[in-house]
Amino acid sequence: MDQEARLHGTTLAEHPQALRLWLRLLTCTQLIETRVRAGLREQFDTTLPRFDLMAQLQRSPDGLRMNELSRRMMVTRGNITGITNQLVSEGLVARVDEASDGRVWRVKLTRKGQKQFATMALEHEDWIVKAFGGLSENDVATLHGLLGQVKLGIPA
Amino acid sequence: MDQEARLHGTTLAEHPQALRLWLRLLTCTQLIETRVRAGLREQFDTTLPRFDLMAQLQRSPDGLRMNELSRRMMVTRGNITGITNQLVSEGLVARVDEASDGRVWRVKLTRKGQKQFATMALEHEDWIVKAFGGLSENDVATLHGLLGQVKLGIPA
DNA sequence: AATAACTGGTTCAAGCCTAAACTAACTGGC
DNA sequence: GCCAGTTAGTTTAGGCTTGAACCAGTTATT
Repeated sequence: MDQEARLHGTTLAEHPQALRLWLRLLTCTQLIETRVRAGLREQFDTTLPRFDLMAQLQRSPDGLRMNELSRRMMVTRGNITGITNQLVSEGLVARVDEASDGRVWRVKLTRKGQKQFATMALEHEDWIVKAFGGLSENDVATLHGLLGQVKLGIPA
Repeated sequence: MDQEARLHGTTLAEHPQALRLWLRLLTCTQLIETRVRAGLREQFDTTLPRFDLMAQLQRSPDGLRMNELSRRMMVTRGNITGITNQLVSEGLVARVDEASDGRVWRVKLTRKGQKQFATMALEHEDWIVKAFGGLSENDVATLHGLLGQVKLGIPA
């Protein structure tokens, strides 16, 4: 390890650079996330996970099964159960059972949920656009590309 | 708003691009974070917040006050109280009281904490370096710079 | 058809995190 | 000295998140 570092020359110095990058990535994400959470709470009295779940459903008018929501939102199935229960009790989503498979629910936005989400989505987009306001169109594209590479490099 | 979009021509199309960037930023962060959490749990039976708190202390051998930890970790003071309590009960950090101000604690790594952190830090660095393994040294620098701009653009 | 292996969803205990209310200690103006 | 305002830290209630254990349907094997 130490030997390899010496052999390659740059490897030794490169590592702290990766750590710094990670720290900064985390900071940016947290800054934006904090903003969005505050906006959702103050303006719509809701939370980020609830908004995210509704956002997924909005893109899938036929609804999604719990499992698929779990995969897309990158959280556990148990977590999806909890968030869905909240949204159901608020009348924003509904569980419809799937005829073809007795285990499966299909979760859909209610009409009320659709309306509420539409309003929130406008504000949300505004917050995000502002968050990246310091970047040129070109920067945004570059950043998007580089993060794409990061994503590919994490597999499995 | 709509008017401005039409005037600038590109503004309208630019917004979804910002949303996509945000989604990808979030995905990358979550992927890496999930990895790190799993490693910390499986190999050291600890959690990310505890590791982060210890990391802060390791860089400040004289210790830090709760308030300062809260600021640096970007979480609430109440949260720091909880994590610190955990680490104290495990004997990894200690609360030392500050003579100059009766309200203030100075939180320090114990010797046991220092030893344990040193071991974990090595592994941790390895996970992070691997996470960015798909990027050239140049890419890392570019990404670091762009995220720096993002960070500056979020102020207040 | 019987059974084993798998899959979708829920439940549970533990820990993280927040905002808000609170206590205790310091500071400054009078 | 006294009192108002501030600051450090804790507490509390509520919600998020996880991993693991669990139950109930489905699928595959024999």
